[in-house]
Amino acid sequence: MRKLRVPAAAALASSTVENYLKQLYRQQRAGGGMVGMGQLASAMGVVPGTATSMAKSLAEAGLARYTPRNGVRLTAAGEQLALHVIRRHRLVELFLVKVLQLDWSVVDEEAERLEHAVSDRVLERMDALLDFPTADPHGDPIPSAHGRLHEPRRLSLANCPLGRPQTIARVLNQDRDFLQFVESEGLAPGAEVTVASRIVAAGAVKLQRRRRGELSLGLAAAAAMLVAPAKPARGEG
Amino acid sequence: MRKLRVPAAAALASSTVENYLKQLYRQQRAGGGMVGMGQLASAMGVVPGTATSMAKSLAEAGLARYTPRNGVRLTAAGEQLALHVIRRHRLVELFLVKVLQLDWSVVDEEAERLEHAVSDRVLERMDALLDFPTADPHGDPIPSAHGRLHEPRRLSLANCPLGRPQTIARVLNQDRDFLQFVESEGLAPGAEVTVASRIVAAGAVKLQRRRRGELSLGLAAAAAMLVAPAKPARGEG
DNA sequence: ATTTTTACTTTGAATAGTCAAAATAGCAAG
DNA sequence: CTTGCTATTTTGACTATTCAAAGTAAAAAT
Ligand SMILES: [Mn+2]
Ligand SMILES: [Mn+2]
Ligand SMILES: [Mn+2]
Ligand SMILES: [Mn+2]
Repeated sequence: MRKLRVPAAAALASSTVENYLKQLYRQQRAGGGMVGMGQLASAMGVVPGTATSMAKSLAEAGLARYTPRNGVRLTAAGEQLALHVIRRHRLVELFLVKVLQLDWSVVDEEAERLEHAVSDRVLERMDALLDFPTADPHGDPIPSAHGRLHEPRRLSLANCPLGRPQTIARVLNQDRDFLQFVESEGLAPGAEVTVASRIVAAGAVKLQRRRRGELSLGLAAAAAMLVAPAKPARGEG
Repeated sequence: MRKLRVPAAAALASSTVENYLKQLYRQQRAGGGMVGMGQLASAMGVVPGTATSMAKSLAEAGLARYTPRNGVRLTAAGEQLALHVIRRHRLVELFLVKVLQLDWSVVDEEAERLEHAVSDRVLERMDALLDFPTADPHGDPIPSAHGRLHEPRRLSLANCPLGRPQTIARVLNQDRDFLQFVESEGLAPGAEVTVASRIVAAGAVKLQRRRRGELSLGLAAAAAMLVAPAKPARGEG
């Protein structure tokens, strides 16, 4: 019986609020600091006025700070709640892939609903059954139960050094077709590739795969594939 | 004048509506036919006025028939939807017990939320992983994917023949403490017992358990324990 | 320094679900 | 019949979430 009750504000957030928090957390990461109402609105698929009123609500609930005409930003409490939602999302995704054998291209959609329905009790069991994993099927790191998240800064296929073998570490694009393509081309997390060349003007990145030969990617796609320098296999220099 | 939406049962019902449908299905079973607003309201924990307006909504959605001052009753479509929700609920409960090792005394509560968040895709996987089970942890039968449900009429410890060995088949009371008690006393589904005697005036039922000796139950508790005649073990008459 | 553009905020309205309290219908007695 | 009692239905209100459209501030352009 865990006593890991999250901070005060963690009371009961509706799934709507949870989704906004998650989104704010992401955009805050990406765009440093304040998130504008326009960005928030289009990311959430609502009109700007809706974003404004939600920003006010979040502020009122102590989950965010809102400055009119400037933007919103999560408070520490809001950030913690966001991280818990993200933890649920990612753990559920991994569970769906590992235990229920769902395809990694569909689990994001499923997790989007389940993340609001799994209790701490259930989540703990999943965590244990999966042996306390640190990354989801897309390579996204899983926040700890205490809401701590370590995101190593990584290069992508769009900016890593040429000619040096890289291991695919994380796929940022959760689009179904994209993920299916990535998998069918042998580029899922764990795969090893080398960037042979980049023709920036043409927006093309040429890859050399382990035993599958060449493959060209557009720059946007390449940028969505984060990598880590491959550990040289024994015998190689 | 609202637009009548009646495209099969596949429409999207909110979790609120799903909960009402489930409840109506149960009460319709129990009380045969029409369900009064008072009953519905108190079962759902809302005031009667709320039940009335929900009954109207369900009727408008083609999920129920509503006669003012008389009651509601599910249509075929509403019944189908209810059975699908019940299927999700029970399959999820079994999944939580078998795969995630949760205690059977808490899964009802968990399933109450998850039943609205699991997709058909996920449900199918659970079903397969559990090898197409026909009953949940409490012995409640699981409706088929087509919405068919077979509920064998059973006797309970309150009305089965005396002195004849019975197998516990189903526990109707989902109360946490009750379930914990039942399990701790070795009366979970599958267990074998014999009703030694009943003192109706005192409301007491005396049981003889396999290798645990005697146990007395109140009549209400006994009535919540459905049984089936035990198959005589080889060697016995 | 105006004007124009863009981004944002307000206002008014809608839907789902709910409660409190007042109005009623149906039946039960007297 | 007339009064009561109980179960229901209505009405008015409130929260959460959202949109449409009108108003406004700040930034960009001229
Ligand atoms: Mn979500
Ligand atoms: Mn993911
Ligand atoms: Mn439910
Ligand atoms: Mn059950």
